[in-house]
Amino acid sequence: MTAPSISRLGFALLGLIKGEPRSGYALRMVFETTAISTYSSSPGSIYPALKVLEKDGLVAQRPPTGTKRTFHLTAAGEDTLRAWLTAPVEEEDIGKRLDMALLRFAFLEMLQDPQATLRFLDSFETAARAHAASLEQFLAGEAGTKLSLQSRIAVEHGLKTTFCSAAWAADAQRRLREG
Amino acid sequence: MTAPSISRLGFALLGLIKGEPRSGYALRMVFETTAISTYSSSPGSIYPALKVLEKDGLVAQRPPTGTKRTFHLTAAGEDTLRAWLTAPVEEEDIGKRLDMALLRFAFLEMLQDPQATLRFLDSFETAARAHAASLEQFLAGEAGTKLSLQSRIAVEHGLKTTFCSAAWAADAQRRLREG
DNA sequence: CCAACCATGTAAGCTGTTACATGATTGA
DNA sequence: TCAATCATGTAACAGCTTACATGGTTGG
Repeated sequence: MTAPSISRLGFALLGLIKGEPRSGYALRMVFETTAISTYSSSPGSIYPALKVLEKDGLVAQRPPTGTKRTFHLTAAGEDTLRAWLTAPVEEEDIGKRLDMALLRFAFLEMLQDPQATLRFLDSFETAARAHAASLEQFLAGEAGTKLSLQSRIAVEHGLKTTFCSAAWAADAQRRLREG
Repeated sequence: MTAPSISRLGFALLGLIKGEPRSGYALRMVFETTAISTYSSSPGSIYPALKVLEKDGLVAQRPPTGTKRTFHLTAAGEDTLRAWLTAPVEEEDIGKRLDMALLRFAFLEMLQDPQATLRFLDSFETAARAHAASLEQFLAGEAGTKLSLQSRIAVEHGLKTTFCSAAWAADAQRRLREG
């Protein structure tokens, strides 16, 4: 029995349901009223994704009252979520899945484990600096020196925002440590 | 006859082909050796996308030599690309399609119209500042004040990097104006 | 009673990925 | 000649979106 692969939206739902048991409709409302994720709040997104999580045994319904179906995490769901949240941040997370990394940071608070959050931020900062170094190396390398001026400036945008992300992680560590 | 809708990858290919006529293989190598876009360099991505562009009359093949099929832009392709490149940057481009906005900036150089690039950067900076204002408003608003500490810090990451993007645009304008 | 909202779902389609498959060209 | 590289393609599927469809509940 291999671990089920979970989509980005699936992880987002898992985290929100861990926060408090919710119905599909309640989850839709979250996506409609918060700016954090870019997912559609349409029923065609959430309900099928919930069905998959249920099929994989990560969430389950409490005996429904009326037409509302409220989901909560199963033990397997808790484990899966914790494993996702506590995995170290890799360089690829910075370049390609930054939104997911930030979602993980927000959800980490629910684990009630300040050390886990600090470990996350530390690996986030390291990964960000590594990514920045990769971009600098690219700019200095063979492919990089052949870039047109504006392509180079575009890559520099990535470099600057990545440094900004690293600084954010450093600052967040400081703030959370100081309470 | 409505304008054909073009995928993100389609626009990327259009820009690269405008730079110089290329084969599918040559386009794949670009995605493999440059860090700018996150697209897969696998044939399953590029060849179908090229076929769509050809079907829509935006690219065409030069009489092939051997097995190599080299594509160039048609007049319609040039028009479509120019329209995409010169459209003003909207707030949504900053929050949801930043990668595409930066690709547009890199490709804009090919239009040989410095004013178009400066207009782009100006609208980019305006859009970024508007997006930052939206995030600040969200944090100050009803939904924002109910956020947990770490959710708030996560949104602040978006705020900081958005300011960083705006500063990049301002700096790029200055650099390009000064030559 | 009816409008607004609560609540769930399906169907079709777009975009892209991974994996598989094939053959031509070329330099050592 | 044979390995590496050049070169193109298909099939299956994942993940999500938009649009459509349906019915329950509740407050004015």
